[in-house]
Amino acid sequence: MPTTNLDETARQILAAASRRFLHYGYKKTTMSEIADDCNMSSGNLYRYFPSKLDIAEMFVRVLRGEQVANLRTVLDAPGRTPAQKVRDFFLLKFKLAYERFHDNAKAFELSSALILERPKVALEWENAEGRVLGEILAEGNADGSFAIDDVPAITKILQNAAYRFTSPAVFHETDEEVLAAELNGVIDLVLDGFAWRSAHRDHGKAAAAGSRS
Amino acid sequence: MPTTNLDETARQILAAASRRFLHYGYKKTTMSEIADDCNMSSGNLYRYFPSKLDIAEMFVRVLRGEQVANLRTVLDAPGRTPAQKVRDFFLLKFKLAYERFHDNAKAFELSSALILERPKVALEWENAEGRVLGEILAEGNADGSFAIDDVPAITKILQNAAYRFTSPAVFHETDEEVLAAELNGVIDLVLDGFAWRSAHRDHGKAAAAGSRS
DNA sequence: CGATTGAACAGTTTATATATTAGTCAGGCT
DNA sequence: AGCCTGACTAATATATAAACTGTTCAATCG
Repeated sequence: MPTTNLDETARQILAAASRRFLHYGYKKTTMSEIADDCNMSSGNLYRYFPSKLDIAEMFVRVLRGEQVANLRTVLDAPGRTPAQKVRDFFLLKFKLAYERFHDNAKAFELSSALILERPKVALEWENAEGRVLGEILAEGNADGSFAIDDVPAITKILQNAAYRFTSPAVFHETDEEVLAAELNGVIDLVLDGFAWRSAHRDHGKAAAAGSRS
Repeated sequence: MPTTNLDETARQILAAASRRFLHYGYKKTTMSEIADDCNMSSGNLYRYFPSKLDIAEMFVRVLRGEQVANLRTVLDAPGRTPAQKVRDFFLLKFKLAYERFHDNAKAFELSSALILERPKVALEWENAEGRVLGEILAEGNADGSFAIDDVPAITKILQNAAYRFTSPAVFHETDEEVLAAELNGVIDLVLDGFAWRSAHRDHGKAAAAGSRS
C-alpha cells in the first residue's frame, strides 16, 4: 500500500494523472491538465510532487505494489507444492505483464519513459518480486522438495531464465498461448534441475564449479 | 560461405557498404557513397542488389555465417563432454554478441534497422544457431549423458532460458563478467535438469504434463 | 544490343521557426 | 503566518520549409 504515505491531495493528483497517463499517454498529458482535473493551479502540483516524472514513478510504484500483492497470493494458495508455486509464480507474472503491455501502447510508453530516466525503479521492482519468489524457494527448502543453500542467487537465476517471458519488448511478436507453452517448457527443465539437486544434496558451489570449464 | 553465390562486383559492393555501415552507421551511408567507393554510378548498384536494405541483409547473412561457423567449433572441440559443450556454446554466443554490440552502436543500429523491416532474418539466425545446439544435444543423446526425445523442442527451451544473455538491448546496463557469471548459473541449473531427466528416462511429455497445474 | 549512366521523382530526413510545456517564484488570498 | 495562484522563463516539442536520398528509367556508351 504505497499510497498510504500520501496526502489526500497527493492521492487525488496521482489518480487524475494515472487516468490521463493510461488514456492519452505520458508525454501527451500536461501538468496543466492534471491541475485542472484537480481544480488547482499547475504550480500547486509541485507542492506535492517534485516533478512530472515523480508522479509517473509513484504511479508505477502503486502498480508494482498491486502486482507484488497479486503474486503473493501464489504463496498462500492451499494444496500447492513449492514446485507448483514456482510455476504459478512465473505463469502469473507472465500473464500480468502480457496483459498490461500487449495492445496497450500507453502503459508501455509510460514504463519505457520512466525506466529510461529512473532505471532504479525497474531494479526495485525485480527485487520486490524476487523476495516473493525467494519465499517460495524457502518453503521448498523447509519441506525438503528443494535443496537450495543460496536462495537469493537462485532467485536471480530463475529470473534470468524466465527473462524472455517478462520482457515486454518481445511480446508483440508472439502469441500468448505459444509463449506460455514455451515458458512451461523452461519451468519444466528448471524444476527437474531442482529435483536433481534435491536428490544430490552434496551439490553446492564446489560441485557446480567442478562441472564447469 | 554466403558470399560464394555472389558476383565479383556484388562482393565489391558488399565490402564497400559493410565498411561504411560499420564506420558511419546504416542510415548515414548513402547509395552514392557506396557507388563512388566502387567507381560506379548509384543506379548501377541496383543491378546487383534490389535495395539498400538488401545490402544490409546480405551483410548480416555473412556475419551470421561467420558466427555460426565460430559456434560450430564448439562441436569439434576434443575432450569436451556434451554438457560442457552446451556451456561452451552459450558462453561463446554471449561473448560474441556482447563484443559485437557493446560499445559498437553502429552494429546495433544496423541490426535493429534490419530486424525491424525483416524479422525473418532474426528467426533464420536463431534457427541456424539452434541447429548447432541441436547437434550438441544429439551427441549427448548418443553417448547417454542426455535423454532428450524432442531435440528441437529442448533446443528452443534452452534458447529461451538463455535469452537474457543473447538480447543486445540489455547489454549496456550490466558488466560482461557479471552477466557471464549469471549465465553460468542458468546453465548449471539447466544441466542439472538434464542430469535428472537422464537418470529418470521415463520422463517425456506425460511426466512433464503431470508435474504441471 | 547489353551494360551503364545520371537526371528526375517521390519519399524522407534535416534545418528553422513557431508554439507548448515543465518548472519557478513573487505576490495574493484565507 | 501558511497555502495557493498564475504570469514568466528556459527548455522541449510541433509545424513548416528546404535539402537530401533511395529508386527508376530514358538516354548514352562501348
